[in-house]
Amino acid sequence: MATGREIAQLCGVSVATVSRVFNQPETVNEETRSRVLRVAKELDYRPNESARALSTKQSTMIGLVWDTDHRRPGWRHPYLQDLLIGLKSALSAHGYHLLMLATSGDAREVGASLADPVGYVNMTRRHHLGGLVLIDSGSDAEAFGAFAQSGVPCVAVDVVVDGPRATYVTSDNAGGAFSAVQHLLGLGHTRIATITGPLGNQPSEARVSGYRRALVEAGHSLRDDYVVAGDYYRASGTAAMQRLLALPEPPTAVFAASDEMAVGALLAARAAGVRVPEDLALVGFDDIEIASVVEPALTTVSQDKPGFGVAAAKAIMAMITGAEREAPVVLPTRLVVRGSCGAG
Amino acid sequence: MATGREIAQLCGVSVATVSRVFNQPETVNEETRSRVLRVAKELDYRPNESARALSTKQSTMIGLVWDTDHRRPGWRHPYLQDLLIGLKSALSAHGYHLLMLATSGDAREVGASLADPVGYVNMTRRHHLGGLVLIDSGSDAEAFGAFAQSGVPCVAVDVVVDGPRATYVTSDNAGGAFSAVQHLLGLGHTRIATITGPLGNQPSEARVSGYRRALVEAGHSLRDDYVVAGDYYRASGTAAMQRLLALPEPPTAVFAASDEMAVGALLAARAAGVRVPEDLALVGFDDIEIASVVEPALTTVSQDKPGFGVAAAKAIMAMITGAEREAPVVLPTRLVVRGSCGAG
DNA sequence: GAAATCACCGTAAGCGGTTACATAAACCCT
DNA sequence: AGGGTTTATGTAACCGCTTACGGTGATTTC
Repeated sequence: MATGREIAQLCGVSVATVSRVFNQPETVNEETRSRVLRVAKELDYRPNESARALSTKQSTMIGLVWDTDHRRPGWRHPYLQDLLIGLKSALSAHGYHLLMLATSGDAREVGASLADPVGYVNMTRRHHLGGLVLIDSGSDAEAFGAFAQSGVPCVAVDVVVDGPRATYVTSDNAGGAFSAVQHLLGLGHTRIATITGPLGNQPSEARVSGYRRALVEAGHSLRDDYVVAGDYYRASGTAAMQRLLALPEPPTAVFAASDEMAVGALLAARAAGVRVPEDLALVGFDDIEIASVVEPALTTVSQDKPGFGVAAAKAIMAMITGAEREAPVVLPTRLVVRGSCGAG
Repeated sequence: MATGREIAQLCGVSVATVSRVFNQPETVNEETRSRVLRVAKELDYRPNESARALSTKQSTMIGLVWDTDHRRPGWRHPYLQDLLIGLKSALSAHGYHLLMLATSGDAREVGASLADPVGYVNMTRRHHLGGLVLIDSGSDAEAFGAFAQSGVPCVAVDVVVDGPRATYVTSDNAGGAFSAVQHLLGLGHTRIATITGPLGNQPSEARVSGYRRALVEAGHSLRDDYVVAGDYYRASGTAAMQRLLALPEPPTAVFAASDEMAVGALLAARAAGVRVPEDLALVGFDDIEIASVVEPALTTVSQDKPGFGVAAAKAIMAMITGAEREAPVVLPTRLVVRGSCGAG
């Protein structure tokens, strides 16, 4: 790899001039500039990122905080790949890379985990990262608060955080849930239950409120026994469905706050001899891959998954280039009607 | 963030000594060492990674080459998350991070894509990366050859590469296919077809050869019309299945070289009124999530997906610490019997 | 026509570490 | 006792780039 010094020598200029050619082109004479550029191209010059980061205290990397602790029950992310695709491509457009932070193992570093955001924040400074993207699979969102308070720019995906340089991106959860339930109402259902995400989690609560609003607006009363809590993961959907089926007056339709839980519910129904959609209409949330391969295919509220990544990247970039406080981003959802609700 | 200089001043030593405490502890006096360590701890000292990388020409990062070009038909990876989980945790154990390389957008960089490995190799040097991990969704593996030749340590997942400091990790594809077909034979099938992965791709060919060996060893003849090529993705499975069903003497069992294609085949069979497993036994390969939620659940050859990541990490680390040429890693597979083969 | 302005570029001081080399003190030996 | 080791530390160069500052002509200004 050619260095700036070599270019300088070949061009008969100083390294400062070479640097200026790339960073403040307007301050260098047209002719010498093109000369430097030509030589740089010939030598296939690439500025050394470590040196540049050291000097400017800014790298072209964004950190990704993704906890893969196997001990947590729900450590898998339902749509990580789509998220990464969006994130990566949007960051690429700005010349930024995504650094998946190691969570431990470095003898010099305190074990970094979500429970210990300090470790991540340290890494952010050590590597001069531009900011952090926080993704969570739904279980312990509250840990993100510490990140948001640390002062490093960060944006959380599907988790509400607040801090000096922090925002989040989320779907229109209430609206999505509303449309799902409204659709069920439109099919004539009146006994509609919901399997919620983890309580206390903002997006999860929003989905519940969307569910409630749809029922209320349609003039139905709310039944406590029709709201059973899950944790977004499949097993909880199965358990919840079993409880609902055991009710004296079981629902004829269920809105599950995640596709995983919807699949779990589907399994429970099948095991109980309840046919979907004939005996039970089912709607999920997320529109992940399995939603379309399951039988019957899931009607679901589709989230713009790559859009999360794109929006997160935009927000981070905005914060890097100055903006103090970015407004949260709310992405629209879209109801995808398939077989499980009986309208397909 | 405290710097080495600050520690040095507080301890009344030189920065060199501080550095030595962390890099060659045995060369510094027991007493001053502990003094430095104590102060470092108090100040929560973390060596600046950019400076360290600049000076040592080595960072603690490994690059990930993952092409997300949407224009390619099969740009999604079937089990990216599991791969990343294994990769990340194994790298973490060595204190390394995973850098997802941007593929374009940097004005200073030629657009880096799989077609242009030079861009990635440049980034490797610019960032002083320890090496590259190449993952591919199966479509254009041959592009990886250029990486392997570049001299930077790299390990490919499920793609055979060869080069001075390159290896790969793959499953026992032939063995896995063999066991799948053998299982089908054991169930009494004699007309067994296969839907292959992309031809020319080594793992794909290995699966075909495993299929062949099982038939031959059982004394069956090989029929060309029972081997139809796919590309690992669902649509190709559907198309292939349709061709098989249109045969004058359709197979009674099919071994698909990927779960995605198996699902595609399942859909085609269902659409044609062919019942699985009653009329047609089906076995897949991979054991991805959808394999277990599809109806009937797929019998499949399970790959150790996080194991790929772990093995890749190990290989890279070995190459970084000297080893010239690492031997390829072949991971065992395991037949998971579920409903689609009729034995469940 | 001298002073002020401007465009352009070099000098040099960082950025925060690592490490070859030099130095000094303590230790060993005959 | 004096030369040769060892041990422990400091000095300073270096990694490659950025940038504040200053200097040099050329150009403008009154």
